[in-house]
Parts: sequence; structure tokens; C-alpha cells
Amino acid sequence: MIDHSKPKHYALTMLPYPSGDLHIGHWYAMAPSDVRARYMRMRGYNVLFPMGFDAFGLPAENAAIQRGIHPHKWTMSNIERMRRQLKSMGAMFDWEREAISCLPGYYRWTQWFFLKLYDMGLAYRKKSPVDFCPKCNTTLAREQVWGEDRHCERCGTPVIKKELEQWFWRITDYAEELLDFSKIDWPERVVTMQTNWIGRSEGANVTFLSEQEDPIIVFTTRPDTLWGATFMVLAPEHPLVDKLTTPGHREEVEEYKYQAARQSEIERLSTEKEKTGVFIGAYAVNPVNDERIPIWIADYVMMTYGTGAIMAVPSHDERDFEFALKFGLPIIPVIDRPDGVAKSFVMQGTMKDGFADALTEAGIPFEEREGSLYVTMDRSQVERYIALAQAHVQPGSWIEVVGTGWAFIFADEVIPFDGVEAEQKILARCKELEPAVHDKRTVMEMLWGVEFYRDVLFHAEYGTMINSGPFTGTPGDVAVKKVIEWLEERGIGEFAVNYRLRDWLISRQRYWGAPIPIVYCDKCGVVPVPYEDLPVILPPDAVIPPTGENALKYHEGFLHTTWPKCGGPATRETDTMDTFVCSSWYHYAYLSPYYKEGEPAHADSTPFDPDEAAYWLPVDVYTGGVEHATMHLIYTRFFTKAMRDMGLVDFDEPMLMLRNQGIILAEDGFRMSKSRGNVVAPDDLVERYGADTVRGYLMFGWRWEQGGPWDPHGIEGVYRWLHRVWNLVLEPGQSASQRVSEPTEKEVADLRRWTHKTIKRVTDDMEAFAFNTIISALMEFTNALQKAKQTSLYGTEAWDEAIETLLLLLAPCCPHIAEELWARTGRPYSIHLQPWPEYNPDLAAEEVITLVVQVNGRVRARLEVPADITEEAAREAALSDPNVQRHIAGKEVRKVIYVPGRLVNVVV
RNA sequence: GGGGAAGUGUCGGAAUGGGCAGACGAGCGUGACUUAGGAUCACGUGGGGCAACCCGUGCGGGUUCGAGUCCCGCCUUCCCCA
Repeated sequence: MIDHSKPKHYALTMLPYPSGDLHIGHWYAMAPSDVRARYMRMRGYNVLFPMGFDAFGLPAENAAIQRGIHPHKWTMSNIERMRRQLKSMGAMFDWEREAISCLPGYYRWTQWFFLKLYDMGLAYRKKSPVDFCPKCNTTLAREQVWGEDRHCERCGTPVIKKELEQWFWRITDYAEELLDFSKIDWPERVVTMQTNWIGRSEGANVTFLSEQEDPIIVFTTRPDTLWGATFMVLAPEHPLVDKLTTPGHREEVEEYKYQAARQSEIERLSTEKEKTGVFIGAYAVNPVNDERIPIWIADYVMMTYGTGAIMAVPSHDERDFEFALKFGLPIIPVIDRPDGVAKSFVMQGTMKDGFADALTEAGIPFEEREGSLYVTMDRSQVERYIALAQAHVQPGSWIEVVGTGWAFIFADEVIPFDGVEAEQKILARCKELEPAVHDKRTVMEMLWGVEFYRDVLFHAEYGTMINSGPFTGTPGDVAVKKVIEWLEERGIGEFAVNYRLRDWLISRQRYWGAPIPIVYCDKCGVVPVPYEDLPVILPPDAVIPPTGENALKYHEGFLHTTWPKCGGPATRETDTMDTFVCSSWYHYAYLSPYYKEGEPAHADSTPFDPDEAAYWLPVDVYTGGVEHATMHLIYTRFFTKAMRDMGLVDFDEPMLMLRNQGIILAEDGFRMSKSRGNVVAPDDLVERYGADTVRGYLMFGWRWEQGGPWDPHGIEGVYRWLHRVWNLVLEPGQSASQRVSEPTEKEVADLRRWTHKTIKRVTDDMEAFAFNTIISALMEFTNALQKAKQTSLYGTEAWDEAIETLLLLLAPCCPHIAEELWARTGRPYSIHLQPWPEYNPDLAAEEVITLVVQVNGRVRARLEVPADITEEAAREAALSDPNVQRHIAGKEVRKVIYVPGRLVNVVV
């Protein structure tokens, strides 16, 4: 049936969720994609352009609760309506390949993939926190948690986090490979988003020990700052928290954990938010210097990042700095400032006379305000400054140098600020001399009080290590590497790569999804359903409880089963799979929907027809919204890589080219939504203007990748244009018999130039997804043809070529009107099976060009000259133009710049 | 706070290997046809000036014979991340 000698083109547009009605946004995404699919077909490709429905998901259950309709019935009737609406678009969708993800013939293969991943060790079960409503006694999906206070969508009860056993897929095994985009042509934006999402960082895992010798592993990208780690922070959920918390702190810790569990990740990580945390009473030992450091818990540390514990280096990590300042924890600088800036504030009365003069003499810059000195110096001046300061400081006072060369200068000694011990000593002496600082808990807190110092107290850059025992003096560019080597030698740490990407949590505590094919056997434990027993059918008679709880948990028939291997009683897993699982492989399902339905599956089955796959895969062009950049588009890449490792496919990437369309907003500039009542209904537009006009307008009105607000007037322009095209082709013009004269050679050449120029423009724009300029090129061509129709060109061969070309170029965009005009002008069915017109560069070439003549870069003349004009002739013509003459009169021509075929610029 | 994209007439938007800014359309204006027009057709439409010309692509600099386009700094909006 398909001529396999022709090249193939698999064009795919993201499948819709069957929400009820087709939205103008669906049209905006799909119609231009269809235009391109049709274009490729005319270019001689066999084109696969399928459509289906992402049919599992939460709204179906909400409808069931609110209106008493079963999710299956609700979904299928929505699909029926949307399918009808989709057909009104006039897209070339191959409906024979339609795939609906909630049908058993589809989801048994979704389950089959689960079993394969399970066999490969890529699926595992782990405790993980989920949002849970204590009143409804159910877990909630992310979109069911509302508002700043995170309350339950249904009953308004504040949501809590609850630890549940859930299924994960090891997408992190592929993290490194997912960072490689060399085999795909995807928008830079998506590549960047995915790269950030995966978030690879290099550093070290370092083992700290609690005083009870519990190992606490932390990941750090800055092992060079280890000597500045003055405390540790664990995520409130960290498993060691309970064990390490001392009785006196237990109550406070429990209270804090409860608070933290109620917050969302975004809130917890916000840098805007005031830092919170509590000390758990326990201490750890910093393995590099054996310092005893306190252990805190704080919500800015996430269990999901790294190991859920951090070493806090307040001197060189912004969040740690803020935290330490607030809670009075020591802050010891261990990396020198790369800029070498040092500051010293000299309060009036702390120094003997002559200090300012001594500084001037030494060339150390300072400002004097109200008797106090504000000294800002560079590294080379610090030593000299300290000496001068010590010589001049009054016995009852002190001054300090901060930023670089950190030191506290007293008349009798200089104490370098180089560690916790020094910190204690400095604090004690200062408090003795100055009662105003009695409440300062740390040196840094004291310094922070001086406004002048604030910009040099903290930095997060790489630099020479200081105050770091044996590493002091190690330059910043090798520090990380050297420290890691040293840690490895001593067995207290090792090089490590950390990813922000987490394993994919696929468990959903919902009814309307593909059941996870696992049973819990009383004897054998967690066991997979045999491949042959798939699908695990979602019981159609399940009753959705009004709370929204998972109906499967209450369906006795579903719940109780036997494990065939031992014949013993077993309970089914009641979690279903994330709908992103269904959509991760739908482009394979389209090849042969519901493949081998009714036949048992096996471990070595393929979920799709291998012959179809061999011909069509992979997807050549994928179009859809950029909002899927970090979810669906990562999951589907992971899926394909896993399928490759199962031996199902022999390529690495599912979609070779990706292009994103923007979003059509409502007329008011807001997102269209039923609640706002600003939705544009495509059905109404189709009824009023016809599908071709709607398609044309969606192409013409916006930059496709950008989108923008709907403009109800703009569509009229496209409507009028198509009317003009209709009349242009069908209304009789001056007929050949009445022709007063034959067209001149020039007239014919001009018309053919229009024709071939337009072919080139439209073809180039098709390749570039520049749909708006396709329509404007066709409009301009139409305008030119309307003028030509008034002349003796009408009815000539060149005229017929022009009309035929117009219709062919129009065919992908406005398939109905193009077909109709094609038929009415006596051409053979179907226009859509015609080859795309060929562009002839010789015919498109201009004979006459407009030569722009500038004097000093300003346009002074426009000359019509032959396109092949020589440089000499062009210069001569330019210089002899009267207006040009006028502007260069009395001035010396210094230079004449000639851009062939474009302009002459006379410089005077 | 970090990263990315974008700022062009009244509006949607054209034009980037630097070379006629505002294509095409909407809107508006004038005219024609018409009993009528929210139909159709024609013409006009960045600002200033009678004109020659001058000024104009978020703001300020720079490179260049020449900058919407390249470089530096800033402002605004949107998106992503924290």
C-alpha cells in the first residue's frame, strides 16, 4: 500500500488531553503542523501524521465526583466530540492510526514497559513524601494543592507531607546521556532548560562523623572550602535526625519538622525567605581539622538534593552566611578574595595623632568623614597598614582589617582572624574594651554592624585557600582538585558528580491511570504480574469516593488476587502510573495502535509492528508547546534510550527535530480560561469564516513560536484575501479573443518572475517554520496577479503558470479552497497529490534593480538600473544624478563605496 | 539573585553573512459603486515641515562610509531556574 521506495517523513504534533472541546490553542499548534506535513507530502515524501488522545488523568475523576459520570464514559464522549472538531480543521491526520491511552489495548503495553523496566532493574520502590490531605485521608496530586497555605482543593484542609512507598524509574542512570544533544536539532531554549534541569555538578562526597560515629555524607561542589565548614545542616526529613536529636531539643525539632513538611519546595528554597532552622543538640566532627561543629536542621536543605545534608561554609556560601549570621554561628573566611580588597574603619578617637599623615606618606588611600577614616586598600598595602596601625592605636582601642589580610590590631598584639580559636580570643578582648559589643556572638556579627564593611565580608568565588591547615596558600585554580586527591588518599571523601535530576516518581494514588502491574504475595513479597497476564484491567465498575481517594483501594475484586507462581493469595498494587508514562511512547503506539490486542504478550514481544517501525522511525519533526520542555520531553527521551537498551529500537533519540509554537492568549491579554469567559471557540470561527480562513489566520497573525493575544479583526483580512483569490481564479478577465494586444516580453518576464520568486519565498519559509510570511508572500502574489489580470497577460501561458502555482502553494495552507479551485479550473484530482512547484532561479532573477545612492550614508537618489550593471557604470550613474550632484557640490569626493546590486555611497 | 528571549507605526508583524526601515494585514481616512453598507473596489496612512529636507527601530555610549541588525552599559517585559 505504501510505496517504500519513497522517502518517509514522520511529522508529529503533541497529542491533546481530551478535556471536552477543541481549543483555539489546539488549532494554533496543529494547523501549521498540518501545513508542513502536507507540504512534505507534496515534496514527494510518504508522510505519517497521526493523532491520538492522552486520555488518563485527573479531570476525568473530578468529573466523576462532581457530575457522577464514570471517567471512561466522560473521556470517551469527549474524545468523540474532539475527534469531530479535529476533522473540521481539514488536517491530513491518519485516523486509522489513532491511539487512545486509556484503552486496555494501549495501556497493556504501558504496563508491559513497566515490567521490562522492572526486569532491567530500572524500576524500584522507595519511601517518598507525597502531599496528603488528613481530612480526606488521601494523597493529592500537585495540581490538587492550592494556595500559599497549601490546602486541599476539595475540603480546604492544610495539606501535609506523608511518607509513602512509591515506584520510581531510574532516569538518573541516563542523566549523563540525556545531557548529549548532539544528535538532535532542538531549540536552544529547550536544550538549556533540560541541561539546567538535569543540573550536573562536579565536586566531592565527604564523610563527616557525628560524635556517636554515625557517618553523614555530604556532597559539595566546593571541597576547597572544607576548612570553613563551621556547622552542618540536615534536611528536616533526614533519617539521622531522630537518632541524633538530644532529648532537650526533641520538642523543638518535631515542631520544626512539621512546619517544614507543610511547605512547598519553591517556598523552602526561596532566597527571599527569612532563614529558619533549629539546633538538634548534636555535634559532628569536621574530618579535615577535627573541629567540633554543631548539627542543625533547616528547611533550605532538601532531602532530594545531594544526600540531604550539607556542610555549611558560611564564609563562602550565601545561604549559609545568612543562616550563620542569624543564628550566631561562626563564620571563618578560608578563601582569599581574588580582588585583594581590604578595608579598615578607623573610628574617631581610636588612634593617636599623625595616623592620617602616616597613611598618606605610605600611599594608603582613605577617606575622612566626620573625623573617622575609611580605608580601602589592596593586598600589597595590608602588611604596611597593620604595622602603622599598631604603632598608632590607643591602648584602650583596637582596629581591624577585613576582606583581605583579616586581622585585629591592638596596641600590644595583632590577632589574625584565622579560625575558631582566634575568634574566641578576639571576641573576648573586644568585649573587654567596648561594652557596646557585649551581645555579639561572633566576630562576623560584630563586623556586619559596620555598614562600610558589608561588601567585603563575604564572597563565593574561587581563590587562594587561606586558614586551611596544610592547604593554606593553594591557588584557586587547582584547589578543588588537590583537596579531592587528599580526601581520597585519607579515605574521607571522593570525587563525585551530582545531578539535580531525581528518579522519576511514577506512582499516582489515583484510579484513572494505567495500573502498575505488581502484586504483593503473602508468601513471595513484591512480585511482577506475568507478561502473559497483561493487561491488568482497570475495573470499570469501580466507584470513585467523593473524597477523591483511589477507588482501586476499595475495589475488592481488583484488590485480591493470587500470585500464579505460588498460587497463594496476593494483593494488587493500587497505584497507577503517571500519565507522562503513557505519553512517553505514544509515537510508537501510532505505528500499529493496540498492537496484537487479544494475543498474550511476552517478555520478548514488541509493543508495535516492527516493519512499520523500521520504515517510519524515528520521528522527523515534533511540534508542540515549550511548557513540556522539562517533563514530557525528558521522559520521552529517557524512554527511547531505555527501549534501545531493551533492543526495541536502534536509535538514541525519539524526535530528530523539535519546534515549539507559542500560546494564543485571549483578546484581553490573559490566558484563555473557561472561568474568565474569554475563550475563543474554533467551531464558531469555522462556521463563520470556514476552516481555511481560520488556518490561514492562525498562520498569518503571529510569529508561530511566539504567539500573542487573539485579535478578532485580523481574521477579516485573511477572509477577504481568500475571496480575492477565489475571484481572481474564477471570475473571467479580459479573454484571449478580446485581447487588444499581445503582452510584451517584459510583461511576461515580470509575471514569471513573480511566480518563481514566490515559489522560492514560500518554500524557504516552509523549511523555516515561518508561517506568517508564507501567507504574506501569497497575498503579495495575489495582489500582483490582480493587476496582471487587467492586462493582456490574462489567459496566456504565463498567466496559467501563475494561477496554477498560486493554487499549489496555497494547497497546504488552505486545502479546501485550493482543491475546489483546482477542480473548477478543470485540473485533475487531487491538488494534494501534485508535486510541489519547482523554482527556477533564472526566471526569478531581477532584470532591473533599484540602485540606492547615498551621500555620507543618507539616501539621495534611487536609480533604476540593469541588474548586471558594472561597478564603473553604477558609480558614474550615481555621481551624475542631479540630486547627488547638489549634495556633493563644492566638496571633495573622498571615497565611493559600491555594493554590487544594492547601493553606491559617496563619501565627501 | 542567576540564566535565556524579546523591546520596530495605533495594533499583529516584515526586514539581521551591516546596505531603500515599516513588506503583508488590521485599524483609520478619502473617494467610487450603491436605496443602503460592518459588502466590494481604488487611493492614502511613522512624526515634523509649503518645500528642499529633518527626525525616527526601549535609553545612553561605541565600532563603521553606512547600525533595527555588531560591541559596551542601563531600563522594561516575558519565560526558565534558584
